Amino acid sequence: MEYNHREIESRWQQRWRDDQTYKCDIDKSKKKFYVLDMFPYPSGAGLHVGHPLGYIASDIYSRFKRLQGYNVLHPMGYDAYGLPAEQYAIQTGQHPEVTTRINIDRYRNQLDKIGFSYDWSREIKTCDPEYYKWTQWAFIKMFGSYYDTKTDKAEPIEKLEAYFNEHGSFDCPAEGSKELIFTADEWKAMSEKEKSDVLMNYRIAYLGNTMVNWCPKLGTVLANDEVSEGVSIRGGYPVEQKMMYQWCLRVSAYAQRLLEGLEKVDWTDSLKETQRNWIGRSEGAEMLFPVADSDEVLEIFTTRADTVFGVTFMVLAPESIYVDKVTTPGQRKAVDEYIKSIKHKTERERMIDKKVSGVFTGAYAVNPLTGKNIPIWVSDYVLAGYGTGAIMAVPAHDSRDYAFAKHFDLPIIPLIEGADVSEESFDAKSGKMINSASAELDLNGLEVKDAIAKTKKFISEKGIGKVKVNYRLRDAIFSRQRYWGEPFPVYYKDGIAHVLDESELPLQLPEVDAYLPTETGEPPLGRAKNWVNKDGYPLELCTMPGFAGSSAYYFRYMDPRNDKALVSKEANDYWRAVDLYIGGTEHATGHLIYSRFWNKFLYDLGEVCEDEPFRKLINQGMIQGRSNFVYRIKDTNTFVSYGLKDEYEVTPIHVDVNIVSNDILDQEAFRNWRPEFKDAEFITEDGKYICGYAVEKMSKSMFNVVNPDDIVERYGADTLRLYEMFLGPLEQSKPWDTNGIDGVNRFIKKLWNLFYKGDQLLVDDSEPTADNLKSLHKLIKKVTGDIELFSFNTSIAAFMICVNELAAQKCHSRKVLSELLIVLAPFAPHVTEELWHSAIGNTTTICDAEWPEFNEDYLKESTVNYAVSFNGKTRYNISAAADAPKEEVEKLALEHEAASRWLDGKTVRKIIVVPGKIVNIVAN
RNA sequence: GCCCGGAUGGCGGAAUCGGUAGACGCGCCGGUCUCAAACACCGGUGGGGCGACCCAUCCCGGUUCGAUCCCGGGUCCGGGUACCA
Repeated sequence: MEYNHREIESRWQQRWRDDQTYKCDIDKSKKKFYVLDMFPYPSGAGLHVGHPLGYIASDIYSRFKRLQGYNVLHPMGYDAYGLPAEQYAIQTGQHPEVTTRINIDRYRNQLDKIGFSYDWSREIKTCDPEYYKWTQWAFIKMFGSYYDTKTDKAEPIEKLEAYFNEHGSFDCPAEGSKELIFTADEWKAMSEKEKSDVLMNYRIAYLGNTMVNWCPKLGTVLANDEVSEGVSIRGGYPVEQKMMYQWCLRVSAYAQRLLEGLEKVDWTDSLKETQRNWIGRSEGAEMLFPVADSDEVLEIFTTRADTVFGVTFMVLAPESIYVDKVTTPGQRKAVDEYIKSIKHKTERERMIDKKVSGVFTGAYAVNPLTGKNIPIWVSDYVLAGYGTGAIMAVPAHDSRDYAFAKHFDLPIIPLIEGADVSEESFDAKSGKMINSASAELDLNGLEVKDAIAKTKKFISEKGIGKVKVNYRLRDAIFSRQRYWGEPFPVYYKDGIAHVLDESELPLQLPEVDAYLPTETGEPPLGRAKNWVNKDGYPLELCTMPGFAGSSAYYFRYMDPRNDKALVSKEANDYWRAVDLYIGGTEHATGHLIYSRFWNKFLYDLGEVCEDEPFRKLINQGMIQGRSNFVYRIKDTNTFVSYGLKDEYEVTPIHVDVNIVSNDILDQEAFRNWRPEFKDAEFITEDGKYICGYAVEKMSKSMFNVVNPDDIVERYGADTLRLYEMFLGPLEQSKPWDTNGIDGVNRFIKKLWNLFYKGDQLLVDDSEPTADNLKSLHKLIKKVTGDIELFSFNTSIAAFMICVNELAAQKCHSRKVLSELLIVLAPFAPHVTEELWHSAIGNTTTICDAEWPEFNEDYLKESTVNYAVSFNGKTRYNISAAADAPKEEVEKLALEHEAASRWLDGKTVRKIIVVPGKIVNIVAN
């Protein structure tokens, strides 16, 4: 029998499907293990060779855990809502559901060819009503909850209403968008609409008038993590800031718990750090600066309370509500003009344009510590969304304030001993304070750290400020003015938002005649006929964002067909949290924050039993493309090989990597590739046309996309799986280079040749030799350890060594070869399954086998090698009995024929012997 | 700017605890097979030197008997993030 990957792989894939080999169910007699991939958005382009990298890794780990006796949950599904399908729908009129279904089928087809051990009976799609029912359900729960600062968890909004009835807003234990002040009597006297507005201020899912990232080109708002450098991540369109009334999720209420939760999970430090930065906790103080000759008081946030003596001006964000209140009549015109000039700039323009700009309001604030009057300015370098939208400026010790002060010629007072502020500010938080004393407070001579603490204490005692922790993390904007997303289970009655009853879910996405906004500028759902609730009240026109459906999908896999609950208590208690989660780093600040928030919310409600969703997380690296180039001689149709190109004036042209092999161009295929190259001439090196290469993003326009289907067709899924893992460390980004794939393909053939020689079966029942057992157990030990470390590339190297050794030993022992197959099965499931049956003679699948334990006894060496060094330089090797005492090893080292040459007249000072490793002789 | 990674042969990468640097694979060179080529198989392959040996893990310094690994300083590359007070 010859190794025939096509026949073997299709046969076993069919068998696994027919037998439902990988279907899993709750089995309390076994330990569970939940392995999850970040589910894909099924794009129209299909999978390229980079996509399955993480899936292969998780599949290897799942199969490994299964062989170790765990009950493994390893599901897959699709994140089916998204902008590309809708953009395509706008262009073609094709319903996004149709495109999405086609894309999903294609993905499934491609995934199936790679031989994954998914339990497809648990497949989910976020656009299925049975699925998004639970997304809508969670939204209703969030609408019905507030975040209680006393119990530090989400609580039913009714509890807050009861509190208002009793105490009004006094000492209100709820996280709110803004501080509201009312008595119990005032609360009771409020109209229904007024009460609803008050409660909206505290709900976890709330309607809020917030500054949003508005993308005019996409016609929708975007979340912070959907925007990078002022443009949308999908499409790269400009994004501007706009005030809009939108649904939001009070993620910020969970900031501290999201931060603390990171301590409990097994993620990489860099990912945790990224999340910490995104949450951006900063401890500081809120301080009050009264406005001179006015009743207004400016509230500011600072982390440098110690620098109050150096405050020489105040700055307001252009959007700050204070601007209007403090501007003097004389400055009104200048301020209005400045604000107008800022408004028509997009966020991107504001970022690119780093020129200092601002305007004086005409008003002065009183420094509460020095009593001095300081001018109040307006500038766009102060952000409205962070802190209070107003700052105290300390130009000596903040580079932004410094630039502003220099530009407008404002005073700069140094506060730290030895700080030279003539050229730049001194931003470091260290040194001894100077110029910082008043009758009541003296900071001079103190270290910055101590001065901050002393000032904080002073201002809170004096009532001119309070200690405050600020977070950079903002609430998530949850409305999208789009069609292809989950409809909100919300209707409006008398201008008040109400949620549907849970029994009315799912609220299905209606049909529309076009996927564009209406003539009046309403979102696409405005086109739907009868878009009203059962009593005829209008339903919400926005839909939910992409992250809505992906925030709790891992619960649904535990119990995917349950129509009574997101997940049954029984299923959740058994599967609990994801034990291993594999996906890309691009989700560090989006999906991985939202999921953790969503999970904690459900945990607060008692709906789920774990408060962190993902115990261990691995970020697989990106697979980049490796592009090939041909070099056309200018103004000709002649192409010159890479090594000779410098002799001509050439233009590099991307060439399809699929007609290049080992950087050698298939010249005939090139002529047929495109009409303009039909008559191409080549200047070759020894008849070969060598292409240049570069590492770039894998994309159609670079002609460097490698399709996994082509690799599977040519080499087989097992080769693809092994090669993807062999390319390098899982977490590292690396270019795809098909050049090396023959190596792992050869390995599989060598493996095959251990079992068959032509049609002859070689496997017999001979007893394994000591060498056989040593080769095998060395492998088992190495692979068992490597899999736990996700070091799959080194595992594969170990397989290659083992197979080479067993071949050299002419090992045909059934015992040895069958264990070799089990260990290899997670990596190359098809060929191992085939040999397991045809050559070893088993009738059950290899998936039911047991992972072999390695036996240290077989690995013991009778002799060990020592490297002998003189003064640290390794000179020669000796071999000694494994259990030889130190003295004997020393003696052997010194008796070696080369020893005298190295010692030559020197005297030995000491000898260091590291057992089994090295003998270092120190001499002088 | 700040935070986090990384730098090892012609290439991808190994060295998992501070102990023989370069595992494994690609490529390349040589050989076997073939009329020939491809495939396959076998052998060699960091650089220098006839050799004993010498030089090599981005650069400079330190700790150590011994450093790819630990510490200090620097260069370059990649990723994240940003007027966050």
